[in-house]
Amino acid sequence: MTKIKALPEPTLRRIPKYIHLLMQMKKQGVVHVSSATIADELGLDSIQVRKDLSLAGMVGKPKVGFDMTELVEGLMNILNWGNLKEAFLAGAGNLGEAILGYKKFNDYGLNIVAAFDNDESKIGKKIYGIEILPIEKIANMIKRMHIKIGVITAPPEHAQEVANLMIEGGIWAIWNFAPVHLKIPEDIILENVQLSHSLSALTYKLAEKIKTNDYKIPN
Amino acid sequence: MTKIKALPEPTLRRIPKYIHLLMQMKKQGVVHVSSATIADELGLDSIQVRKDLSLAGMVGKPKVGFDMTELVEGLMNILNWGNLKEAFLAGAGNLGEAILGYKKFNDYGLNIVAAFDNDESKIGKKIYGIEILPIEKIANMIKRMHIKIGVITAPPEHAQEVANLMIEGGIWAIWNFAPVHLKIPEDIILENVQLSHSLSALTYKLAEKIKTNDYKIPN
DNA sequence: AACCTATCGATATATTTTTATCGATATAAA
DNA sequence: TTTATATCGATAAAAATATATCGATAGGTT
Ligand SMILES: NC(=O)c1ccc[n+]([C@@H]2O[C@H](COP(=O)([O-])OP(=O)(O)OC[C@H]3O[C@@H](n4cnc5c(N)ncnc54)[C@H](O)[C@@H]3O)[C@@H](O)[C@H]2O)c1
Ligand SMILES: NC(=O)c1ccc[n+]([C@@H]2O[C@H](COP(=O)([O-])OP(=O)(O)OC[C@H]3O[C@@H](n4cnc5c(N)ncnc54)[C@H](O)[C@@H]3O)[C@@H](O)[C@H]2O)c1
Repeated sequence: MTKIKALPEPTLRRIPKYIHLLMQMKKQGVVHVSSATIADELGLDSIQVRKDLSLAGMVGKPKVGFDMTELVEGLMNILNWGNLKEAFLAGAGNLGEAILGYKKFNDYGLNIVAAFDNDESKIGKKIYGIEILPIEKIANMIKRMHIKIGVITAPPEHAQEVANLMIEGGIWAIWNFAPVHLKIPEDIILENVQLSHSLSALTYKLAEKIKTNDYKIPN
Repeated sequence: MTKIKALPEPTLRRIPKYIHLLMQMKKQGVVHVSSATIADELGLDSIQVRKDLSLAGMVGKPKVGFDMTELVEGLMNILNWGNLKEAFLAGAGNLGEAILGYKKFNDYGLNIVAAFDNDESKIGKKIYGIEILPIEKIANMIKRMHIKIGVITAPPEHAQEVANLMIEGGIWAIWNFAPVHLKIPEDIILENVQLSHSLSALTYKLAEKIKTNDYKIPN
């Protein structure tokens, strides 16, 4: 058992990429992989890959590289994949449904076992086998079932109030899709998915590109 | 017109946060705002806010702060919000539908005008008023309509092939939701949304937290 | 066995990003 | 008018991250 301290954020964000690639290569029968190969595939620098893997406690052999199985399992272990955790989702709308239907999140340890909404017409129904319950019950049920992860796909106006309920219930981590800055105690883990931010970065770069292209080819 | 060079990536990712907050404050009638207030609301450092705004070409007044209207408009301008761009989406499944139905992306400049799929049973139908066309047509139509942005919500096995079609048609930017590393020419803008990566970061931190808490309270 | 070479991993350097310091200035109060 | 102070913005320092260098070694080759 190698001791590892908290991974730097950038490294943490790259590890899933490594895992995805490695799983794919493994399926194709590859048994050893070098940092250079990984770097090449992902458009990174081999030194960086080596550093990341080393931070994650992985060791390779000169001239050979890393053992595929060891590597994949080691990395998955670090991210706690495969260690399924029950979760609740609040806001069973368009996005909520898409997430409820996406069973692959199971691979990453997320198992949504119930959804909550405040729309009478949705309550009692099931989506992909997952029951929709009234939002009022969420705090109590989190407490009773010792749920650790809450997913928020409610509208932005209600996201904070939903987060408060989750916190009241004793949630440990929130995966938030609503475009708001949630105010939560700092010991609670918060992961925001702000699609509009990603989109903004894209449109910014596109605008830059259009600008430069206009200068280059002004016809 | 202040000249601005390409923004650092971290700054670029924070600007949408500023805009969201500022729009909200503006609605409440606030006309001036200080870097300290922004920082406070978003849990950032006021120096960083000032730096970001300065990089974005915004200027404030001592003792007063920044003019709200100027600031919001200036930042939106930089991100090219409000400058609506037509886009195509490929893969009209669960996630694709959620995105097609999310009209707020219009605010950020994204206007999806057609969707493409390879599922016969979906072709010809409309989702939220947007027609679903056969994927084979996408390259040609991108060319004909001078579409600049392509959104990929197809399954991972087909994402690269869809990307290739978009590139063939002459797309400038791709917003990819499939969990694969797309190989594309480097002059094409690529923005990946890897929900599973975000989830991985969450589960990693959760695992860390559980570990330390187990040590602290071993009962 | 001696040598060659791909690859690791440790250490060093460079770059980027964040945080600190402090003088300058606009506004309000004395 | 003078003084006080909130806030900016320029510059400097520190911290985090990425990249470069290079000796060590496993395993193949002569
Ligand atoms: N759909 C997208 O593609 C998309 C993209 C980016 C961000 N988002 C964000 O994700 C969230 C969900 O988006 P959506 O498109 O699914 O919206 P939606 O309106 O389809 O769904 C929202 C759901 O939340 C429920 N809800 C409302 N108030 C609630 C409350 N207090 N407690 C529990 N449930 C409540 C509604 O009844 C509805 O079922 C929003 O915050 C949205 O801004 C969505
Ligand atoms: N649903 C989610 O919450 C979620 C979360 C994370 C990632 N994703 C990713 O987003 C993508 C879409 O997910 P989904 O849940 O909507 O899947 P889905 O199966 O519901 O939808 C995929 C759609 O793509 C279409 N398609 C298949 N091959 C195609 C091709 N060659 N060209 C065009 N269209 C094609 C299918 O007919 C289907 O309509 C996948 O890559 C998935 O891994 C989804």
